[in-house]
Amino acid sequence: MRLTSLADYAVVMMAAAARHPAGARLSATVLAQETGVPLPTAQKLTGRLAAAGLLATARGTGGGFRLARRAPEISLADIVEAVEGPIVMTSCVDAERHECALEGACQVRPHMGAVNGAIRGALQGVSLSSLAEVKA
Amino acid sequence: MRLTSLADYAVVMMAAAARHPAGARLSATVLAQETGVPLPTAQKLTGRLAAAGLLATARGTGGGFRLARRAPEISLADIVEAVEGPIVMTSCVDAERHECALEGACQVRPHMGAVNGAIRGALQGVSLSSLAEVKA
DNA sequence: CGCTAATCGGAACGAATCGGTCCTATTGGA
DNA sequence: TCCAATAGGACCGATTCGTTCCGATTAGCG
Repeated sequence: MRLTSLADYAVVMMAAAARHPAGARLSATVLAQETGVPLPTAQKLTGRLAAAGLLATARGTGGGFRLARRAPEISLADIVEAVEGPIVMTSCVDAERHECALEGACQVRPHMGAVNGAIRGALQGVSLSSLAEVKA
Repeated sequence: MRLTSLADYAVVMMAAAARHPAGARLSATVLAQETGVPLPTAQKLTGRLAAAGLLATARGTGGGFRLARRAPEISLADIVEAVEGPIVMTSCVDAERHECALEGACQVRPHMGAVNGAIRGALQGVSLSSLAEVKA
């Protein structure tokens, strides 16, 4: 019931990126310095965020990346899912995986969908732009 | 962003216990049979749930346990916290632990308290009695 | 046109936590 | 008084997480 420190770092990095001018060229090195995240870890994170479609990357010397969408259109749920995978409380929530021994007999399972939705909704309600702004 | 299978089992077991008559004497063995949870694991869980004050236990031959509170007064958050520990999204949320390198400089941290509260609220809103009832 | 430098991308290693099993201490009943 | 059944605590293997390192790719410069 806590998110991994990788996801934590990813949120911090994305918030830092959102504070830069919209189309500016960013590098993992710069963000690592600004956020304090170890550089190799920052590189790994940029890779996952790019694979999820949250960052647009460019390779090479003048390369780097930038936010693929505007900050208000990126939610906390997007970032967490990019790093940790789908947000599911229990394994029986997503349709394809069936490894619970109880399966159909489980009385609790029907309720989990609603619980899962509530959690996910709470995370989707938080946009990156709100995280980026400095709070008093 | 998913709860451990131990917590998952605990929820299933508590729901099964809630379906029994209020003051009935229960044993880890019986609940293990009803839920399909391996017996040693069920024993481990009863221990943690009892330590958290959710179950009232009695040792000896005629021993066993029962719900310490009425089912409507036990929330999903209670069960999860009993097994997994405090519900905190990031390590910087709870006051005493300060292991984040950024600390005061972190711009994201002030927002985390609200996020954490939203998640916790979603779990507290689900009572054990609602989980116990059979859904169509 | 070739070389160098800087950056992303993927692969391998070590550490920590989780999940499961076994054993011991305690207590009510025969 | 002895026995049996149960909770409680300790140990061990396994999976995942977190970090680090190395290779692939491309723009800038001589």
